[in-house]
Amino acid sequence: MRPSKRDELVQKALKVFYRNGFHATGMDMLVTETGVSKTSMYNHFRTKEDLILAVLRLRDEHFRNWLYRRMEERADTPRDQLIAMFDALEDWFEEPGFRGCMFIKASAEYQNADHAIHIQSAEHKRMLQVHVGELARKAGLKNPDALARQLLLLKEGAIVTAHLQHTQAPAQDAKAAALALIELAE
Amino acid sequence: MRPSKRDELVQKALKVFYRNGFHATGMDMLVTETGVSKTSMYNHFRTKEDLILAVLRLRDEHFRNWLYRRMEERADTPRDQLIAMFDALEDWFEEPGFRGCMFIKASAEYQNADHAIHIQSAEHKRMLQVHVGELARKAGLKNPDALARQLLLLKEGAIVTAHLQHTQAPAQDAKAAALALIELAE
DNA sequence: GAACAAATGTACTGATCTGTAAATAAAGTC
DNA sequence: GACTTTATTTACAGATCAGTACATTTGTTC
Repeated sequence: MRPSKRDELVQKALKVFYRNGFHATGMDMLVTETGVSKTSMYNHFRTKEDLILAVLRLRDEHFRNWLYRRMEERADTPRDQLIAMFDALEDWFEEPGFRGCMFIKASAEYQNADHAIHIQSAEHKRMLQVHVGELARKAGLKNPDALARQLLLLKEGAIVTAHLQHTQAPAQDAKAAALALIELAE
Repeated sequence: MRPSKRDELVQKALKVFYRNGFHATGMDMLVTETGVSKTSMYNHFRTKEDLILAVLRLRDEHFRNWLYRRMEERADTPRDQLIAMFDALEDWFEEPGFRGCMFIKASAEYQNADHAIHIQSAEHKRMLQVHVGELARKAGLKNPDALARQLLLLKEGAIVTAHLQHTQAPAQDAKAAALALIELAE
């Protein structure tokens, strides 16, 4: 039972795709950057698309785990955890390797609504929506689902803007707006 | 004085890039889809990158003109024009060919901060920020620049989400949030 | 109608793309 | 130690990538 080789490949491929984009990253580049031979890659994944889907699955798992844990570390009540989401974003934006949201980029490169990569990216956002909506409900806020959608609009906007303008400032702009919306829903 | 050939090429290339992405669109595809010969293309533009930059310039001009006019058509006062921005977004999202923001996608494919395509995409967003900030100032709202940044976060978030989920609903979610933020700033 | 510029078709370069073939080298399992 | 699985190297196929050379056609201007 080898847990490693395949997972190791996905993990390394994630870094390269995130840094370099999907179309711009060729399988040959992955061979040199990961040290995994080409034949091994096509042994584990039938196509490049399959590899990308595996990468996105790993990214989804990592990112949601990271974000949820960070929100819980920073605040005790569901209400404050919602607000802490934007502090977590700021931490992310400050990381040297920050390059925006991998799912937004994936859906930008694979635009067809029925493309597996696009569908999987949308699924990631849907799961975030469910979690944030649940928190808003636990916090006893009015219209929890509508509020969750609004908070996530702020989140996506902040990510895109932070990436475009190379500053972490959008996190605090979004936090201020989120705080106002939450207070109105109390 | 020929206004047409070059502009016509840029206009047609815009459609293909918008629909198909940048890396995924080869010069040969542009040849067949635009009907402009390859030699003519490289007569007008030294490289593919130069063509993309021209496409983004045209897109910036078209989009800002369209948005500003739409906002003015829909509302008389600066305050209401800010809110009308989200109705205009909804009209856009409903268009059959809607595929998200071309500048977000460009910056997703050309990620380096010092890349000309990335810089030009950021410039588009900066000009929107200036215009919206000006409107907020004319409307006599508190902290007009901070408010403008927040409204634009909602706008970017709505565009990304509408593209990912294939629904125009984010426009109204963003509008409701924007209305709340504007009322708080009055 | 001559002269010049712009646009064209065709064919090509060399590099890179995704994906494969075949033969070899490790590695664990019985 | 034989057997099976897994990973490896090397080389390749066929398509497509950005960009170019060259000769031809078209259109405008004088």
